[in-house]
Amino acid sequence: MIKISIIEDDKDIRESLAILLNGTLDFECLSTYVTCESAIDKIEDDKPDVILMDINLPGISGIEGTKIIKKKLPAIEIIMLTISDNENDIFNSLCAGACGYLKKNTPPHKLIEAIKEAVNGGAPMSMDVARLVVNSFKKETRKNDLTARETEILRNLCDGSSYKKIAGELFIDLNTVKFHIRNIYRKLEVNSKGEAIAKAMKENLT
Amino acid sequence: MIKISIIEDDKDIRESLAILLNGTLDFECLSTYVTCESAIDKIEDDKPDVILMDINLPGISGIEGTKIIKKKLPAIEIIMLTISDNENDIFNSLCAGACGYLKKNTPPHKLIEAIKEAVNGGAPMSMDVARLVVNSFKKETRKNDLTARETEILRNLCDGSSYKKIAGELFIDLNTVKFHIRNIYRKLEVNSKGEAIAKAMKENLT
DNA sequence: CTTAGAACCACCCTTTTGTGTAGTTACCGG
DNA sequence: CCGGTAACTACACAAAAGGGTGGTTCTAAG
Repeated sequence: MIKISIIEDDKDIRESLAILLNGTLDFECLSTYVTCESAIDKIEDDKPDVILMDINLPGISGIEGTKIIKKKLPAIEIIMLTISDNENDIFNSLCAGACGYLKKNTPPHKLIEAIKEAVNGGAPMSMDVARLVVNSFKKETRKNDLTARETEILRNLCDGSSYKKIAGELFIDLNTVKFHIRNIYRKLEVNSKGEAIAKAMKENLT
Repeated sequence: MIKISIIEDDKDIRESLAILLNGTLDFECLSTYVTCESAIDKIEDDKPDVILMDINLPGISGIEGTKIIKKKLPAIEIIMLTISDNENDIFNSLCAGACGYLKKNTPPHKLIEAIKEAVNGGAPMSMDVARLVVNSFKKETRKNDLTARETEILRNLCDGSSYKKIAGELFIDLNTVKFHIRNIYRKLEVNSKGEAIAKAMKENLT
């Protein structure tokens, strides 16, 4: 028996989800909440296996609510169930600790499947959400006008090494390191170590 | 009709995959290859929609092969189909440009479903792979948690700002910035801006 | 009320980094 | 053979960052 709580402000959606779950073998909807605030108060008594969470809620958002609930009860799997396909909502939800992200147009049988997946150690996502997530890993093939040596030095920089340490590790002079770093800065259009590391990390170009 | 090429060194697997695909409505296996090298030579003539790619191959690995093929033909969707559930293999595959990652124990109907998903803009992944990917976003609830102000300053540091700029933006004194940064370094157990940025980015604690 | 922690400010001094300028060596392609 | 480019070395000065020490104020918890 999989126990589920719903946090959703729209009455129609909330009630039809509850009916769907209670009408499905091995599924039980323990409770439904209109706001995160009310859910946070009661969820420790409910102890659901899974929460279906809306994002746009009155008061605390579903994303903030996810953070709070996962902090109190890390074992609960939280699946976002929302209309939003906004990239920030998706990444913020996953950062907050949600294990899945479904659009509200997910058909009932897929939703049931997704909940099963969540409790079995999966990460149910709508198709386009999964693609967004996967694409966020892709290296930018962009301005790779960095030479092999420069890339090597940039990699060391990103590990937090000082010029002196890099010089030691690559068996080159401190001045040579400075020389290469100047060229790296020019190519990345930055003028400090911090900016270079930030840019390198953001664009995955190490 | 979805056109597929297979790159897989194991003869049995390669041939049974081809039979499965050719026996499925709307699917056609265009070609099969034992190595990436041979595939790279011919794939421009094949123009498949999807490639099923093994990772452990003689010669160029499936991950390197993915990089090369995606560079030549970015429109091809590459799905890794491998025995490996090694975390590095997974992330390197996605970084290389694969849109999906399936374990070899994926049942035939799921594989067919996954290929359809790939061509329709999805990112098919085995359940545990998806969870790994999603978990990689989760913020670490680290032991030495930073105060709100410290987090704010660390975020600015990660944008590549100098102390002076941070002081200006937060309307505080340069010395105060230094004070906070010292505390950040102590908590993160680092002793330079580079290390702090690197650590902050790696553990996504901004 | 006391205490601890957060946020703030100020000096001082050293090390690291950023930048300008000025070369040498080696290899590769036209 | 020449020109371009990568890789390397060197010196000098200014700016930024790192580390030590001293303080004040405010607020929240005991």
